[in-house]
Amino acid sequence: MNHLRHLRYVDEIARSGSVRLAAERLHVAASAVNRRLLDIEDELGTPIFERLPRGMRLTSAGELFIQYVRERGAALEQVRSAIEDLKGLRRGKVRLIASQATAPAFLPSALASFRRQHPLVDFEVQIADRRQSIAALRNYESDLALTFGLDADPDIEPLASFEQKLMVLMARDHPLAQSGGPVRLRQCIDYPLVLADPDIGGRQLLDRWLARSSLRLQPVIQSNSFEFLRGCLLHDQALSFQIALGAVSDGGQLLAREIEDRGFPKGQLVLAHLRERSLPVIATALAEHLRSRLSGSIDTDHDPVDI
Amino acid sequence: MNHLRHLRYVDEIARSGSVRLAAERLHVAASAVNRRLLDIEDELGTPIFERLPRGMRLTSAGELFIQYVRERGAALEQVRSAIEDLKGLRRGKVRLIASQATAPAFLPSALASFRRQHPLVDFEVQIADRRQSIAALRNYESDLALTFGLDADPDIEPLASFEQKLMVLMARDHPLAQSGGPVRLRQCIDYPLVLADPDIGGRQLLDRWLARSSLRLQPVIQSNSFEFLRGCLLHDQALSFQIALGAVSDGGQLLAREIEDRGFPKGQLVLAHLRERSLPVIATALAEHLRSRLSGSIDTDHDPVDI
DNA sequence: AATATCCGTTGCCGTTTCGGCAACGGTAAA
DNA sequence: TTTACCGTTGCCGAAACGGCAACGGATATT
Repeated sequence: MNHLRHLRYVDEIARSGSVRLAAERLHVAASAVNRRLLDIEDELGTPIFERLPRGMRLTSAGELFIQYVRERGAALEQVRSAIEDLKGLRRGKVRLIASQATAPAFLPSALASFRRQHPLVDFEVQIADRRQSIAALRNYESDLALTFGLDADPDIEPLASFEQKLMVLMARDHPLAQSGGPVRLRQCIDYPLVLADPDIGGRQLLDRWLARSSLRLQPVIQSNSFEFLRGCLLHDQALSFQIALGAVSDGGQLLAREIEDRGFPKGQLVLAHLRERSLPVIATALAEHLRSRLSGSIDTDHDPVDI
Repeated sequence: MNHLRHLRYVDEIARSGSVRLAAERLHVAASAVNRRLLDIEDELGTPIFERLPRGMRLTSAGELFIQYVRERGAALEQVRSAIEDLKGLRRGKVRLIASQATAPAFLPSALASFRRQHPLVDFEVQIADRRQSIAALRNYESDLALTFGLDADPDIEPLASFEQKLMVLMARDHPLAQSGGPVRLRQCIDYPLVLADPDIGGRQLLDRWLARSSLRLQPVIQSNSFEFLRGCLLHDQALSFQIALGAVSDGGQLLAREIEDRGFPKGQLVLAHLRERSLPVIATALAEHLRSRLSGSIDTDHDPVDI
C-alpha cells in the first residue's frame, strides 16, 4: 500500500468535503483519488467518510484517522526541518497566519529581515481573523499564528504576547489632526466612523469599552478589510480605530493618535502555536525573530504618529 | 513517493544493520530494498545511513528520521486500535516483553483469561531481561514491559509496580523441605546453589543483600534459563532463588520457602511503557488486566508453597 | 599476496500498481 | 421533469516496483 501521497488525498477530501473537489486541487482525476480512498478504507476495515448526496463527511473513525494523518504530516515536516538544520542550512517553509493589522507594515518588514538571516526559507502567509487562525493551527494548516486578543484555549499555546494600544486613525487633513496630543473618545462622536467587523480583535476591544461607558459610537461603514477602511478615511472626515502596530502605512496620508480616556483597555497581540506539537526548527527560529521584533516595537511615544 | 512499506524497509535496515539482511527478513530482493532507500535519501536530500564495509549505520539525520518512522508506525497502530474499539470489537495485536519469572505460570494464565474477555486479540510475547525490555520499548518493538526491578529511566513510565519477595526453591525431597516455615539464608550455605545470571532481576536483589552481609553464597551453576535452573534442583540437593511470582510450576516436584532474614529486601515487579507514547486501546486494556491480576496475586501467605 | 566473502549498487525485464477518460446510477435542487 | 453534482467502475496506457544477475570495493582468510 502506497501511502504518503494517498494520505494526502484523504486529507484533501476531508478539507474540501468532496472527492471531485479534492481531485481538482490535487491535479489528479477524481477516479484516482476515489480509488485510493477505497483502498485505505478497505485496509482500515471501516469507512472513514459517510457518503452524502452532495459530498463526503468524516465518520468518527475518519476523524481519528485524519488526526493521525495530519500529525504525521506535521511531524515529517519537523524532521525535515531538523535535518536541514543539522546540515547547517536553515531551509524550509514556514506557514504563518496573522492578523490583518500586521499585514501592511509589520509582517513584511519582519519577514524581510528574517529572510536576510535565512535566505533559503519560504513563507506561506495567511491573513485571517482569530477564529480562522485557531482553526488553521488545529488543522495543521499553519505553524504559527499572530493574532489579536487570543482567548484562553486548551489546544493553543501562547509563545509570547505584547500589549497594543488602540489608536484613532484619520486623514492628515482631518479637523482632529490639527491639535496635537491624545484624543478623548467623546471627541470622536461628531465624525462618521468606519470600523472593522465585530469579530475582529481591535473592534472587540472598542466594543467592550463602549458597553461599559455611556458613549455610543455608530459605524457608518463596517468592513472586514482594513485596507478598505483606511481608504474610506480619505473621504467624509471619517475616523477609524486600529491597534498601534497596524496604524502604520507608507502612504503618509493618514495619521494615528492615541486615546487618553482613563481605563481604556489595551489588547494583547499574541504569537501562538498548537500545544504539544513540536514545530519545525525554522518555524521556531521565526517565532523567536517575531518575538524580538515585537518586543522592540512597543511604542511608548505619546505624540501623533505619522503614517 | 510510496511510503508506508518503504519506511518499513528503512526501519528494517536500521534494525538489522544491512540491506541484504533486511531484505531477507522482509522477503524481498536486496536490490528492491536498496532502491527504495536511495529514493528516500534522495527525497530527504541527505544520506540516512553511512556505508560501512560490512553494512549500514544510521547517520545523525537518519536517527532523526528513524525516530519519526517508528513513532509514526506506533501512532498508526494506536489509531487502528482506537477505530476497532469504537466498532466495539477490541481487536488487534499487543506486543509484550516480560521477565522470565512470569513465563511458566503467571503470564500464560493472565493472557488466557484476557483472551476470554477479548477473543480477537493476538499477542506477541518476548521473554527477556530488563535491559532488553527497555530497549524494546525504546525501539517501538514492544508496547508493554513487565520486568523486575526497573531502574528509574526518564523515557520509561511505570504503570504499576508490585512487591515481590525472593523465595528459596528446592526439590520436594530436599532436607530443607522437611521443616515447615521460613528459612534463614545461613541454612542455605550448606547446599549447592544454582542461580540466575547476575544481570537478572532476582539475582541482583540477592547479590545486593549478600554484599552487605557476611554470608558468601557461591553458585555452582549459573544460567540465563530459569527452566534449566529448576531442572537442576531435582539433582544434587541444590537450592535456587526466585521471586514469588515465578516460584510456581505445574510439576509439583518443587517447593518454595520464604526467607526470614530481617531486612532482606523485596524487589519490585514493574509494568511499564514508553513515556509520551499513547498505547493502542487494546494494549491499555491488557495493562489494566495485568495490573488487577498482579494486585490480587500478592501473596501474604507465610507457609511453604506447593508448586 | 592471492583468494574468498560479504557488502551496496546497477542494468535489464516482467509484473503490479496507478492515473486518466468516459460512462453509470443515485440524490438534490431548479 | 430536467439539470447538476455526487461517488463509483471498466478499460487502457504509463509509471513504479520487484526479481535476477552481475559489478566494484573492502575486509577477512589462507
